[in-house]
Amino acid sequence: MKKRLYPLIEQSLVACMEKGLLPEAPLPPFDIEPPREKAHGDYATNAAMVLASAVRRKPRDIARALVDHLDDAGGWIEKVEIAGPGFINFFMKGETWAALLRDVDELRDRYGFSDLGRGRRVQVEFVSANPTGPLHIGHGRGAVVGDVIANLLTATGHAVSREYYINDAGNQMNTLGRSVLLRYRELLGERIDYPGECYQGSYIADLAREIADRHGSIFLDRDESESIVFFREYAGESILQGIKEDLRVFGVVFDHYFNESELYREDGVRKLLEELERKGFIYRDGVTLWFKTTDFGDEKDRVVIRENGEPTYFAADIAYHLNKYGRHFDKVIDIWGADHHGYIPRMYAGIQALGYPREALEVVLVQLVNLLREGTPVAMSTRSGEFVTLREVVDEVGRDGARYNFLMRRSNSHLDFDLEIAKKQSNENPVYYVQYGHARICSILRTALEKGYAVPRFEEVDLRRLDLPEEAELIRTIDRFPELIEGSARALEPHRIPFYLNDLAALFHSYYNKNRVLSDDRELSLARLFLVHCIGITLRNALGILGVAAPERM
RNA sequence: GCGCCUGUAGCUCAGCUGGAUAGAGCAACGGACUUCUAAUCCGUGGGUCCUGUGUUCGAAUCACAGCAGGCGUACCA
Repeated sequence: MKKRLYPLIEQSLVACMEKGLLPEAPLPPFDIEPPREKAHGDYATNAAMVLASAVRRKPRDIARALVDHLDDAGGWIEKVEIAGPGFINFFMKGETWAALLRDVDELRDRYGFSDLGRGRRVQVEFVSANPTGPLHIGHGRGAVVGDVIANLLTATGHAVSREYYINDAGNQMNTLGRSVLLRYRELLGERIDYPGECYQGSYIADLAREIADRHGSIFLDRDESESIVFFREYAGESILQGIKEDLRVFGVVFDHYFNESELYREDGVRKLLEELERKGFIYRDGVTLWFKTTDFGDEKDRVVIRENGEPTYFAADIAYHLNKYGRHFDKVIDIWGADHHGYIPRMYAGIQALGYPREALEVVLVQLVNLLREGTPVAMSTRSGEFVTLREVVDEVGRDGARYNFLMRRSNSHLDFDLEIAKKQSNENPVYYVQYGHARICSILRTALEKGYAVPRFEEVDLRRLDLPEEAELIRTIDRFPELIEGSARALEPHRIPFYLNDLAALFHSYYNKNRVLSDDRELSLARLFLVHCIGITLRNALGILGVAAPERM
């Protein structure tokens, strides 16, 4: 509806200027929003107020002129008012609202989707946890935020690729190999003083047992550095499989897994450094190579080749991003834990030094999850082996509940996840409220069929029968859905959808309790059935983007 | 010290890129199932939007300063 009103105001302004009522001036951006107060109409615009300073007139005078020259050719508007400091309030005719439902029914599964992205290639990289242990609950939040951002971009017409980056070339994997090897030797009778810097979780011993079962004691008398390679590979591969399985259960599937070692195999890091040097962003200090990230606003320069001749993680990460752009992504989105935020300026320096615009990269920070058990914090770290796994949480509270819980808060704010409460409240989890609404609608549609009412075609509905205020409110809310998806995708803010869903479900539940859809009045029944059918489509599409089920029965 | 994030109802959080009298869920209390699903609905209370100054027609929203909490400040990843 907003999209219909914008041109009306623009045309009116042109008319005013032509008549000389207002001086020529470009129209600044203005809003058309549903006001909080119903008495202020269905929509209100601040157009006159934002114009005031440009044309040097009083806002109310401008509003008067704009209203006088409004050409409502479509006959949508009941009346227009000027209010307060210069708001223009629109009151729409009842049928105008109902007519909006045509789109919903026609587009069905595609309602709310758009071609905003026009095939632009976007990569979303997320989770990217090293396979040194199972995913914990903190990874879960990043996983679901990344997944839904990818869904949002897909829904708005982008070509999206989901990627998981594995730092398989660093020390962590060696530590993993060593950890399993030590547990293996311990298992086979050696007396081991297990070091604190090794991974402590019980899964390490499980892997050691597997290897012992399969290969016996053959590694006991081999050279340790050789054995570690095998243990590292074995454990890494096995843990990665577990991670993939956990993600699958959580509803997250990646298009591509990228190994850091691939960069070295293709000499990517060396080539990158050469290019940076050629462009003059590198200086030497003995063996050490520094990258002048301060040229791009970083607070200090960063080392890319260490004193020992090894490239830093940062060097590999720039090479990785160069590799991404080499794969022709127009835009790359990284989902990072908020503890990496200090890393952002240097990453931007990296891509800008390579000639890519700042907008080619967007970093979404996901605040870490504070895990609580009955109100008291649970310390978590992969190394100490003390953590609650994502899998445990998903098994406990269910995939839909877990996903919805993570999505309900802005990713930039801290999230307290209390296990006991999550379990206890699993039955009054907000996700059920929305799902129940959908199931109820399906139930109405089933009953309708039994009574001989099929969902009518748009042309068969007498829209004037949808004359209740709560029906207008429902339609207004349904109509808002496409804008919601666009805004949510643009801002990369999945949390807006659960809030919207809650609003829509609440309106529906209330409507349901107050009014009967199916009655002896055939015309009325068909009109309401059509409305309910449209609510169902909207709920289903929104839940679909969240990766949450829309059950037909509960 | 410096940088980033956060500060809104008792609790958990929204507030759509500056709009009119600041919202939701939970928790508390009182009501509604002979009906298309009561996992629902209806009603009642609750606020120094951390503080201060500024920007303008207008500030929870923007700028600056301060206070409080979290995180970061590696030739770790």
